[in-house]
Amino acid sequence: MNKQSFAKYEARSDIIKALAHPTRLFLVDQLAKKEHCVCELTEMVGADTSTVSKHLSILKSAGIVSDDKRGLMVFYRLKAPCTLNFLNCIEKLLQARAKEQMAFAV
Amino acid sequence: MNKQSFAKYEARSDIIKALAHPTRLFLVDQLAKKEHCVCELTEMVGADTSTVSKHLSILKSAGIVSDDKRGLMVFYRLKAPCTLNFLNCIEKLLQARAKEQMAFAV
DNA sequence: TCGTTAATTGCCTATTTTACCAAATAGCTT
DNA sequence: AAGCTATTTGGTAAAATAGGCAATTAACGA
Repeated sequence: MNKQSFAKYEARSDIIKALAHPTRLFLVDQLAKKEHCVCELTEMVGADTSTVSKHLSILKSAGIVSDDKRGLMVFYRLKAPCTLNFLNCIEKLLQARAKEQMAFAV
Repeated sequence: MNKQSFAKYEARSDIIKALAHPTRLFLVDQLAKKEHCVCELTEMVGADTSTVSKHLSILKSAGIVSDDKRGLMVFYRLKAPCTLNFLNCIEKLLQARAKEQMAFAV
């Protein structure tokens, strides 16, 4: 694999990495429903504010969410709805795997 | 977020993590075209056989590829084609980001 | 059976990721 | 301006990930 090719795959994997964390998937799920401020998300996640803020900034750098400061609060929203299709795909994989396990069990 | 919810997101993120590496994305791309043995993939990637073998085993555990031993060689193939839709989504994200950057530059 | 080849596994080291606390920043309100 | 609140940033320790070499396993052919 040459340098250029590798760079292409690296750019892709950087975005995928942004999704590769349970908390960040939870955040995407919540933001798919409606926008939320960091304070609300922090409450929902149940971790330190700084932790949640950093997760959001990772999603933002990847272009998956966008933010909007209104007064003291910062509101985040889902920017790339196609992310949800992807999560569907993952869900299918999980179901397929569950089915296989069932088959073994029988 | 409760334990059960977290477990759900963790199961998903485990699969996503399997894709979150440039070499593994390359492997998926190659296997999307046709099946390959580990030796061919090792040659294409240009890394140690053990490294490539480990990447493949990560993809396999995630249910993304499947393997098939024939003689001395082990052939891998793409098992979850919906992964490709996802990669399309990522590609769109990258293009959107590129566009934004262009807009800034103007 | 012995030697050879393809692939996997174990081990070790280097790098990356994560979470929290503490400190800094930004934007109210008085 | 001073105090208060929401968020981000910096620092640090712990955990997870990655890559290569060496050793092991599996399957073929002589």
